[in-house]
Amino acid sequence: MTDRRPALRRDAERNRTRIVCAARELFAERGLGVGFNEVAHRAGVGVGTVYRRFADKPELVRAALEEPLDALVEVAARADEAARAWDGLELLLVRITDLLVDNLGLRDAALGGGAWELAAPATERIAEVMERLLARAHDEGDLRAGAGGEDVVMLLWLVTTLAEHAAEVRPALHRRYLQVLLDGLRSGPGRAALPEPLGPADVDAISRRWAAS
Amino acid sequence: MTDRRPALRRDAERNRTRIVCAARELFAERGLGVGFNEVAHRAGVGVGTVYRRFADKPELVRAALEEPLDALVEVAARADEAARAWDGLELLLVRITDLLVDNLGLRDAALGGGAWELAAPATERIAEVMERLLARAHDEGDLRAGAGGEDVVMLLWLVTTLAEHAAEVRPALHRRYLQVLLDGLRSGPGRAALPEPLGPADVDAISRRWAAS
DNA sequence: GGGGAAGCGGATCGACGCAATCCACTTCGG
DNA sequence: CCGAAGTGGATTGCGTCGATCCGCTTCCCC
Repeated sequence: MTDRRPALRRDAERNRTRIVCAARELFAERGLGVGFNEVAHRAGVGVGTVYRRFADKPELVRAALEEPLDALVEVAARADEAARAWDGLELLLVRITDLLVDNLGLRDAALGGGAWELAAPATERIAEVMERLLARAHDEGDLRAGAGGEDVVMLLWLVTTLAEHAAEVRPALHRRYLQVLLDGLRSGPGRAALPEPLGPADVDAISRRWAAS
Repeated sequence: MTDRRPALRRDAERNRTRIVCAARELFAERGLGVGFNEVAHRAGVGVGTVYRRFADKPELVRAALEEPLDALVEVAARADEAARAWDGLELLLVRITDLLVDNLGLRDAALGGGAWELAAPATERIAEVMERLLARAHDEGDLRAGAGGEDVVMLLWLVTTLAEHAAEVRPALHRRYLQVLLDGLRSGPGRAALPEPLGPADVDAISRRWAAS
């Protein structure tokens, strides 16, 4: 949390804080594609100042996403409480999508595959919880056969991408299609097996391409 | 079909054909964002030649998309045959998504809102058929309450965007999630009403933004 | 309160990609 | 064979983005 940084002059410290705040806002609004120039402008600071404090983008991203990443794993930690796994899964996914939609930078980091490895520990812990829930939901007969953790990642990409484009028109629209997708993943009468199963490597490749767009 | 163009010299006509073919391929692969430079290169022709034959992008797009647009409305025309509206709807959407996924330029034109008005007649005719099917499916109790034509557009955006990023990894993956979404839009026990209903104006605004990305 | 270190801003550079133009040259076809 | 039609692609102009550099300001300790 309190990383060991060399002590800064009072004004420099203040500017650093401003930069991190600006980056947090911009990353949240528009994803990790935002450039240093824009961050500097929003922080009311020259570009040089940003470059002096943060050598690379990963460094700035790390500073901006520390808290949101913690919030993400915390949400996952409280997902085991539901009596029925499916209910826990739904709640967890609603919360995760809300977090990712409110912070597109967090989305890029969490779903972006190896591109932003700083999120790896967080996503691994979440994947763990998720797999446990999925297995339980499957045992309890609620999860459609053939559906798995890979589908959750694709679902998150789909819903957050929609939210990205609908944000200024219908900020909460993503919930509508999250609902549709969840209902489609639930087991039910006359549900054919899903075609074209996915493996983890596929998901990784697709995520990488998606994040790069 | 056979538009009235001034007669061209034999070699010029051949080059025009090459350009249209190249544009068709490139638009299909990567959407309408492809530039004149690249079209010229793939056609084995100088940029100047492209600019001489096609004053603007819309003109080139029109030449490249005439056939695919016809195919699209033809598919819709044969969708009323199914005894049960829902079956016709599923089949129609499978066919439409296949067409749009195989031709991302067609997707951009068909879903892109006012940006590429050349597609308007086609999309209107399809929307007509679609609304009729949706109304019938609703009467027959298959369509989830609160779902409508606006959701179809969003569904197409979602599925084609996924296909765009998964194309090189799993070319047929879009069918998996089309299936999930369709199953989620079907009526069933315990299906809550969908939140955040959409209007046509919302869909238009979202489509415009999506197409611009 | 003075001086030197630390910090600052933003003009500026280079790379890149895309739209669009222009003209010396080639090719066609009557 | 010759003039009209057609051609290629270098080039210009524009906008974006990452990154650097240096003359000036501000801080803070002695």
